Amino acid sequence: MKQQDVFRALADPTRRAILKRLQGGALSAGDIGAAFDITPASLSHHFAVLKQADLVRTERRGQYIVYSLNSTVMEDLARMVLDLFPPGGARGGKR
Amino acid sequence: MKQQDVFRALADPTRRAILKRLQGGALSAGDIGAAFDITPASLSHHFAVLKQADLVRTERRGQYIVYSLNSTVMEDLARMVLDLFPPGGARGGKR
DNA sequence: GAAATATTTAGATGATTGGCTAAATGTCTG
DNA sequence: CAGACATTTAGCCAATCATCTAAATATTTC
Repeated sequence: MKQQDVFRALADPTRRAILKRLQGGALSAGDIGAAFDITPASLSHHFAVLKQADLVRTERRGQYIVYSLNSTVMEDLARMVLDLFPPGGARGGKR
Repeated sequence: MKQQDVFRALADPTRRAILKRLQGGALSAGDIGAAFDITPASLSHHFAVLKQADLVRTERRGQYIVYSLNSTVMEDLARMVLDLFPPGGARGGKR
């Protein structure tokens, strides 16, 4: 898993908002976009970034493409965060 | 709390490496920089970003400035992540 | 199969970013 | 105080990024 892709994907507020929007369940690209004031093309760009980070999954359903949260990365993300901020405080290192 | 600052700060690999380096305990700017192939000026820029995100704390000690991890943000960061990926699985898979 | 709808791709543009060099600031020591 | 050392600030530049418009692709419907 490419840690860099995940952190990069989360760095943009629009993308984080997309993820939040998906918490209510899977949505088509258009339905997600309805909440944002950006063009479908820009939206699509954000989807691509989220997908590359494996944060969302896609499934074509007829003429729609449906996006859903990939909750399994939650675990990976938690690991990444813990990796940066070890529990029990930073002091001590390998003692 | 400025969520955006935190995610932005974590988006850069050098900054994440700095955080990791600080896990062993507080270090002076110079000591941290020794591990990276960038100028002190660039390093200082990264420190500023990390500080703005409240991920590190500084303390002047003589002519050195000592950086240390601010582990308390760990909690905030965990909350941010959980906020994006609600535990119990985002209802949303496919249908 | 052509029109309509949904989404992505291509290409362009302005803003942000990470890096550099040079200069400024802060602190210790002789 | 002067000179050395540590770090930051100030400008500058190239690369990346978020966004746009226009065009392409995919799918349904008539």
